[in-house]
Amino acid sequence: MATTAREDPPPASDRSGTRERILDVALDLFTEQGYDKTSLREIAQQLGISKAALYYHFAGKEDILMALHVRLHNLGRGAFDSLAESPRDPSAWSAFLEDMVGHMLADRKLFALHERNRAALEAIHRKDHDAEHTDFEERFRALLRDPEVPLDARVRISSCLGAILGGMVLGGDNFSDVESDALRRAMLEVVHDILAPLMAASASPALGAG
Amino acid sequence: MATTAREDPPPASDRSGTRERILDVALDLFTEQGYDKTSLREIAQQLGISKAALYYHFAGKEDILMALHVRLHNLGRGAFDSLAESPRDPSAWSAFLEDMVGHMLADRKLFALHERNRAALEAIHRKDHDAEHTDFEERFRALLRDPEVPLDARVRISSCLGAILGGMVLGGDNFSDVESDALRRAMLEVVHDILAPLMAASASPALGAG
DNA sequence: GTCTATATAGGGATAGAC
DNA sequence: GTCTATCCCTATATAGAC
Repeated sequence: MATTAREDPPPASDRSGTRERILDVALDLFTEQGYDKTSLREIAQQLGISKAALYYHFAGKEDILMALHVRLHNLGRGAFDSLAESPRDPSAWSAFLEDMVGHMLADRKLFALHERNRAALEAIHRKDHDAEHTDFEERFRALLRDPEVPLDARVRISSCLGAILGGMVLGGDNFSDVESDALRRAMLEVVHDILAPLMAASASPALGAG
Repeated sequence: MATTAREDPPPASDRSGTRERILDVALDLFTEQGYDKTSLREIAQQLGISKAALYYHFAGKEDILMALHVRLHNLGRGAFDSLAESPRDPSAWSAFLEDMVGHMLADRKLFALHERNRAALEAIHRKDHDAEHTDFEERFRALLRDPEVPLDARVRISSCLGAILGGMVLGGDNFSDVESDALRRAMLEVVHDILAPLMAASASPALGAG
């Protein structure tokens, strides 16, 4: 029952894995207490290292949050690339969203972090100008706001995302008692039901025709 | 195009309406910048009053957030009371959730505040022991976790809430360009589609039977 | 009901030794 | 790669005048 799947191998400057351990602790604390109410002192303390040591691994507090955000990016990147090839094809969206369900259930804590700290995450997005990262975000949001896509489709896709991201997290972990596989099946059914009208409509006319 | 519907009349100690003006400004800033990144100085400045003046109207920063949270409570109280009478009746949930759609669209900023500052809100919930307020929260969460309700129903209801609360807010206001009435219709359709299987099932067996 | 001034704490961040 | 010690700043909150 590992907390998270790892994404990039330690970047040659960190053989001891301290960087990842920092991120794991930060994920716990940021998720439980909130990003702003968690101090670097607290993170360091829980790791048994000093505050200053954190600054060797990260440029600052925001950098830690950013690194966790990148974890989420990496989870979704594969599915997103497929989606980006045909962003107006409802079945592409369906595949993407079903993928998200899987990731969400496998990495609930990481998703909960994002759900509970949107304000903080948006703040670092405003500052961050890393080309790749910004580009990814912009492209995704462009898909959600595409004026060529009819309102109904936009609402259904957004609702789907809201259901996946938010539904599980409302007021703490409401489904911590539930077996993961049963939960997955139930979620997929809901996703399917939300998108069904889109799939039906797309039999002949494209998503863009509305 | 007023920002918010008012709920309780000025409580006799505030004829000038400053308290409400403070809340309006705080709502703006908390929503845009995040609760933690907004200082009392900032709020006071924007109102043209001093920081200390805020303390006349509110016990502290958390108290301001709490007051905004109460605004949300008051919006939903009526619908919740109806729901509480028959919490296992799918059509009661349907009515409740449709009501929420209306409130959400009429008071988007207030909902966005909650969506973007969950960590901060949960923190004050842990401290607050006001009888009425705590009771309300607990009862609502009890409904969402009721073990007598089959998993499918719980997931659908949670997804519905997630769709309503989260879907509109993902990455800023994605639907700011859309006419409110068309948006309402589209949202209601989605809500209906998510809950449809529950309504069908409840024709004969109760929601509790699974 | 609003002000000025101040107390106090805690946070992020840096310097430099080991 | 990790430590100790320290700087500096901003924030909440209070005291007491008007």
